Amino acid sequence: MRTVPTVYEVARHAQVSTATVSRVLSGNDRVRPEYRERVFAAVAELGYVPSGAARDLAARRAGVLGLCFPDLVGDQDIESDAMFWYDEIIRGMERAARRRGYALLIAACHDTDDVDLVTTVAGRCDGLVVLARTVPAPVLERIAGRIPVVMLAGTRTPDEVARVVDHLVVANRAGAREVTGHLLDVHGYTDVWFIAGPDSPDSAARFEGYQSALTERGLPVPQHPHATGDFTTAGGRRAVAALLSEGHRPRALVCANDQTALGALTALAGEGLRVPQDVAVTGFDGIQLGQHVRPALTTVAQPMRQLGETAVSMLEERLADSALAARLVEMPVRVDIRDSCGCSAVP
Amino acid sequence: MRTVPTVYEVARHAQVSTATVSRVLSGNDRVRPEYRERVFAAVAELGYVPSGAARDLAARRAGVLGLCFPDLVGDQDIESDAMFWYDEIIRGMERAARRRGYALLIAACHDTDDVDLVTTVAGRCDGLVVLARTVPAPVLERIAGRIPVVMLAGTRTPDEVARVVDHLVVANRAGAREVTGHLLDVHGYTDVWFIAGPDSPDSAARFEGYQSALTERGLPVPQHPHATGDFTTAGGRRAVAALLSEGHRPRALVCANDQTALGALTALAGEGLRVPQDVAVTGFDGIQLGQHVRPALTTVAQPMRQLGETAVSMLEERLADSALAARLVEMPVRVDIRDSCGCSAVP
DNA sequence: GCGCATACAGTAAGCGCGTACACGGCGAGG
DNA sequence: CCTCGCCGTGTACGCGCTTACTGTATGCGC
Repeated sequence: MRTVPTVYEVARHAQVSTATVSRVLSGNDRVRPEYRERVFAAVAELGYVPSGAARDLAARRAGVLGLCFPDLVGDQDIESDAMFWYDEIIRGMERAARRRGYALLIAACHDTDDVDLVTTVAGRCDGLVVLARTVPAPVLERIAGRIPVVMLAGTRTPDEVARVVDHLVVANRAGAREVTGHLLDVHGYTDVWFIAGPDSPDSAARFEGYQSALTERGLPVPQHPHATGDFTTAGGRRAVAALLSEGHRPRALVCANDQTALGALTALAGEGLRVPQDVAVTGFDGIQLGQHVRPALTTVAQPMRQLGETAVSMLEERLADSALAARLVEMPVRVDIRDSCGCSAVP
Repeated sequence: MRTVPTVYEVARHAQVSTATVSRVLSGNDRVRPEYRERVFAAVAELGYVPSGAARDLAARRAGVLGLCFPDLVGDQDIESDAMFWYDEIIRGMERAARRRGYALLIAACHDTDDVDLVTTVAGRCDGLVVLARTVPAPVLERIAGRIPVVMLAGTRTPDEVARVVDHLVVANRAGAREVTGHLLDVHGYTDVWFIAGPDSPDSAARFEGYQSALTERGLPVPQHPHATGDFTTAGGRRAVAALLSEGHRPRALVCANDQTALGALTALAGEGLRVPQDVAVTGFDGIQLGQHVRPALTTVAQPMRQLGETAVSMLEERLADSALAARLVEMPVRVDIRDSCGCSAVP
């Protein structure tokens, strides 16, 4: 393979200066049309592709946005579980980024290790979105000193981080409160249990929403979730299966997320219990799959697309004004009533 | 925000040279432990995050792999369709890349425009994977002069491109042939129709596989697909609905991909036809959703994970030896028998 | 005691591009 | 006819890092 051409080759070939080449390629400058033609011809002939690295270094801008998400799957078979919540976030972000002319640099990172990867990502983009529980707080704080950072979901971060990182969350409490209220008011269930996710701010906030729904109606309020999963389908299945094997028969299950709810469906089916006739189930997130399982999952849908759009906007604003104070933005959710709560089970 | 620290600040702070800082951060060099400590301390104290751009430029290596995929959704609501085939490719690639210490730079690109975006991506990574029908051949050829390129799916490219770009495809023909054979032999259907995708090499190869299954059994072989969709659910629904409204009632539909098959299911349900009792349906790709719809979709599953792994391996090999001749690698597929072909419909 | 190999540390030269600044040519106004 | 200003072009510096090369101790064998 012959040597890769640079601006210098292009300039020589087109008999202009490198500055002119650069101007032509950046588009928006006044260059004599004749020169412009010559440059384009040289680019085509030499097969010139500008070096992103050199470009970024000189221009101090990459045209790339980063996204770190948790690797929930670990080393398991990726085909073993359904799509995750973050898959849809990735899509949403990619779209939002592309609309503004950015490419998206993505990497899954564990909270513990992978600091190199995070650095690889952070050093190469103009702004970074981090899903909750993926990057250790101190690392995040350091990165925020270099580029704008938006943290998506999860809010319980140390103060020093909260001061430099924007947060974007959804109305976890309100959503859980509303869907729980639906089960209580519309369906009249009294025995409504909560299946938590892992120890995370999101799961906790949803549990609080569930609690308030009970409180407001003067019902007994459990101080802890009735079972605990890990936000995966397998975890939800195990948690609910354990509950059932102990002989418990709640009338409805409010699950911390959709994956957990899907696992619950499996566990219930395993015990021969019908959903929603015997046990009602609700989820949280609004992943695609929830519409397609039977019974279709009643859930609290997050506005995936707007989440991506908003995250990118926040990065851009901070890019424009680095002195901006850290913000906490909460986006509304929408309760999607489908079948698993009992709504279409016509008596 | 104070000025972003560079190697120079770190070096001064740690009272060593920039070379030493660089050596410490790159890990694998002999540096007096005392100095090493001092460098780490300085990095931590200053909140140093190395510039990816400068690093790439100097090292001539980015630690980033690129992936361009088609934007099938266009400007529609992203939440309007199920997950695509390429969503799973993205996951697979991300995993494969991460395992080898690369981050993944992704961008959706139309075939026509977005050449800038493609360049943005290509200029910033060490290797590029391009899904079929996303980047114009001449552009691809040019990029291949700079970094290794693997094209995923689709094979009908001009010779000059095929000479410089590796291709990775799945056994479209064999898969379609096998699943068609299943419908013919196991179920005894004679009236098996083919619903194509858009004008693409993949759809064409699958149609050919379908044809050979018929040929081998001495059955009449249609010269053209019976209907044509566009690889989306909506397209599949329209195509099949049109067929049905004309009064056609094939016994089985072999669809060019899963999305099309899902659309077919909808169209059939709309006419009150039962799957598989009245009409059997098969797909191609093996997307997650196919397992969860009812009836579960019989399909030809692509090895998503190995596809990602193999693509990354091919890039690495070419990175190690740029003189390598262009290769065409075909990966096997697996027919996943589920319900939509009639297999679990116990009489 | 001398020469040489060894082990690190530092110096400085780029990597390929953007762009501030300098510079020259030309039309208009005085 | 001279001067001023504008427009388009080129020169050259620097972005922040890696690394080849050079320099300086130190240990070893003779």
